Amino acid sequence: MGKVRARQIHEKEARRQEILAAAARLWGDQAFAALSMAEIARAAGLAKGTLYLYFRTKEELFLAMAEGELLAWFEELDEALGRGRKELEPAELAPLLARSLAARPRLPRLLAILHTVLEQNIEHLTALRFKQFMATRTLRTGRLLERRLPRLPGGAGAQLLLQLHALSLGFWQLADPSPVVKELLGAPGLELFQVDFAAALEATLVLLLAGLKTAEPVATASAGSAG
Amino acid sequence: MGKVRARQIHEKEARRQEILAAAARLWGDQAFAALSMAEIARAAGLAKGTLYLYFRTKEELFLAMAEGELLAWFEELDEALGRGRKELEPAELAPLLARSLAARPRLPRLLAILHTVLEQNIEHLTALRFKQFMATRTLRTGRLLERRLPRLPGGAGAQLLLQLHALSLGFWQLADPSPVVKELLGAPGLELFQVDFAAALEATLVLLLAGLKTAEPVATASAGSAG
Amino acid sequence: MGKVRARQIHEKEARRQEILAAAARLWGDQAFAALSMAEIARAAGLAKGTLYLYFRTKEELFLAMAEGELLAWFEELDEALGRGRKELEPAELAPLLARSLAARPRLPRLLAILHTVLEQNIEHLTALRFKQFMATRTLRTGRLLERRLPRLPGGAGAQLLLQLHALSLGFWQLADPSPVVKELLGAPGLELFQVDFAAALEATLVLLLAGLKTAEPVATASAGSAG
Amino acid sequence: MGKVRARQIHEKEARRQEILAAAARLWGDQAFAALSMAEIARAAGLAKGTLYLYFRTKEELFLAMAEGELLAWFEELDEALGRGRKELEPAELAPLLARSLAARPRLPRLLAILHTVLEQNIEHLTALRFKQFMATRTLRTGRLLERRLPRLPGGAGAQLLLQLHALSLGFWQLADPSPVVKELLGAPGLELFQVDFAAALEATLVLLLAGLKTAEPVATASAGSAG
DNA sequence: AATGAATGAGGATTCATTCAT
DNA sequence: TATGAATGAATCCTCATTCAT
Repeated sequence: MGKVRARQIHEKEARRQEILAAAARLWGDQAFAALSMAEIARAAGLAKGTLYLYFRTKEELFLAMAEGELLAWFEELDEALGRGRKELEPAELAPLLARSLAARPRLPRLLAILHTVLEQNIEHLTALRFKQFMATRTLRTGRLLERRLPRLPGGAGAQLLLQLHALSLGFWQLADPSPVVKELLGAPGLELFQVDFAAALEATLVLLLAGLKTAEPVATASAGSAG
Repeated sequence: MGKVRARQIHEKEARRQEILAAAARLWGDQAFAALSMAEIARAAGLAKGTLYLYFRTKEELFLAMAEGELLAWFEELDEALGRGRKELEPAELAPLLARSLAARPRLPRLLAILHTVLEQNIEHLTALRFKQFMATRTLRTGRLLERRLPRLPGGAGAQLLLQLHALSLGFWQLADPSPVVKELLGAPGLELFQVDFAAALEATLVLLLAGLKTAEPVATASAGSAG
Repeated sequence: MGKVRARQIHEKEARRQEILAAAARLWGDQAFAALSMAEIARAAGLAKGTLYLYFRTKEELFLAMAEGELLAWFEELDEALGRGRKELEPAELAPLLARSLAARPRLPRLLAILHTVLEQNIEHLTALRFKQFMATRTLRTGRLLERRLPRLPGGAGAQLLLQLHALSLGFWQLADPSPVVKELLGAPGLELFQVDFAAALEATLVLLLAGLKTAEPVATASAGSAG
Repeated sequence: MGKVRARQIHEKEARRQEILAAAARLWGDQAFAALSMAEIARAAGLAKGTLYLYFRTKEELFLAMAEGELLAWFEELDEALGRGRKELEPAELAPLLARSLAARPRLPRLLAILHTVLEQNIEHLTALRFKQFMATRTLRTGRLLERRLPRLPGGAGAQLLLQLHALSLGFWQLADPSPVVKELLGAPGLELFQVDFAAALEATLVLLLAGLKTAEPVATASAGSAG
């Protein structure tokens, strides 16, 4: 009974991924608090205790999931940004960003609990590594953005990504309401809250990017120092 | 021992407000999950059971708190917007909005858990009323915005408020990290995450509003249908 | 379902005693670690959570049990010591002490885990109160002992009680072995370990008291400073 | 990685001793329950599973440790007792016994959990062997005691050792309180509980031995049958 | 209306022990 | 013999909510 033992380092990494995959499957339907470690273990075909060989706490497990999703997203984005050299118009870049996030519905949900929940019950070192990962990738992808948006001052690319981060978790909350609220949205007067994540994000990004194009150096600098 | 009975309807409303005030005081320091009904009752000088005479669940209590904060914010904003008639420049409106939110730190925190937590364990009717309140005020304040931003097409004012909603909860999470993370932020390479809420929000709004000014009717329309 | 609510202060005290009684019944058969709070709750006819209204932790519950047993023992002993005025001979006092303890088998077992377990997971204040209770009663009964053992120097009565404490928990361990060992005791060569608690304690006390009678003031003083 | 295999029988015995030594080192600071097999394995530079090649359970491991400590103590004592032939006075023997135990702080702590914990989760045969070891050595050292205390009737030497056993574990509990209690001991009224192990044990032994000297043959006999 | 005792579901985590390699 | 991944039992405690008074 039970899985075969993961002895090699790559077997262990594979098992870790199995656990994350099982958790990700369940995370589709249930909230963080509603999802128990027991359930994840069952879904992964492992014993409860085994999960704790791979993740120190429930929070670290989900933080790892967030890191995985973010990594995939950054890679996809980097690849897309690196594919060309000519300047990107707002109408080109906005859908690229919006759709890349909309295609990963787990990501905005994870981002939404990132600061409230995930960065709570974790080791100092785990937090540090995660943040460093975030900073590194944000800065890297930010530079790629600056290359494709030539009028952007230095650092504005990373700032734009932070803005995207804020917008995406905000819009996700609007676009993915709780079941009680979902029922309500048909009611007259509440059409306002029928938000389509990708469309709303894209529209806002178009404006933001348009605003960036018009921005005076000074205004832009203040954006950089601010966000 | 125990408070005097609230018999008149306005006495009951006053008691309700006392409870909300006590909860608001505590909400300053503690997370939703960490704040227990017992603690709120103690702070209000009431028994635990009494809270349930005024709020059906913990979530409804906090939803009412959110409604109160939102109401105050809307009123303040409406008042500010109604005070003049001439067109507002991005550099005028952005700080107005950002500072009005920054001055109410409880609000972004409540918004951050609005969809994840508060709209969870509540009655259908309670949800409906809250959403209608939100819709009404958002549309009303949206119209005021449109009056001061004449180039805005119909409906774009409310959309702008939704964007503001998304940005504010997103930036709040960035600006108010968990204690573990707060310690880390001094580490080299992590300066990126030292976010000042008001400044970041303002800078982003400036861009957004600048973008709105340049926006083609078509782009604006898509924003409307989207967000 | 469930017991009637204990509203009056004496009802609450009664319920507290019911819980302690239920725990004491189970404590007869099982070790501290083997005895779960759930089991005690069941035996008391209460919900698990209710136990925590009366005792902050499992350890505090058992500490309260120890205090109860000690109190009863001290009272009985004080009463017996106060009954007469003439000097007590070792052959009189030793059986009095030994039998009063042997009649309360729960007490030596509780003493045996007192320092190892019970004084572990408890509040500072709880610990302080318990220790003060112990000190007060030990000193008081010690003085009663000194009155009936006139040659005892001041303070030697309390010291004698500490020695009794040490002996009683030590002999109980010998006299009440684990099931595995109990089976063994019939084996040839192990008769040494068939210890009768009361008899062993009594015999040792006889010697101790006899020794006290012969003791030089100096030796006695050193006993006082020592124990 | 991992130690070289212990193939020879004396290599195996050496490894067993290494494990016990590692455990003993840790046992200095931590309670039985707080000390995990994983930690012992780490301290011994072995894998967790390897421990189970040498000891069937955690309890057996500690029982073996107890046996080792006891053996060393018996040997030391036997040597000391065998060094002379003249009668030992209480004032000579008491410090000898008290200091020999005080010099081995691990021993009283092990004795304190011997019956409660160690003789619990072990094989019948293991228990039998341990008890036989204890009986043999107790009787042997008992006879040596009788030789140096000529008035002692037959068997009274072993009884004295049992009394010493009881006293030493009892006083150890008093002298080595839990951290919570340790802080308290400075409080006024609690000086009574500031017990010095060696001094308290010695003082009590002096009395006991003095008592033995005065004891009538009859009283002594009852002590023998009793303890 | 107010109380607060009672409820009991609910879940993360630890760790001795096993066993396939 | 040595390993260490896997197991899974085992339990304390919290807290929103109810309800008898």
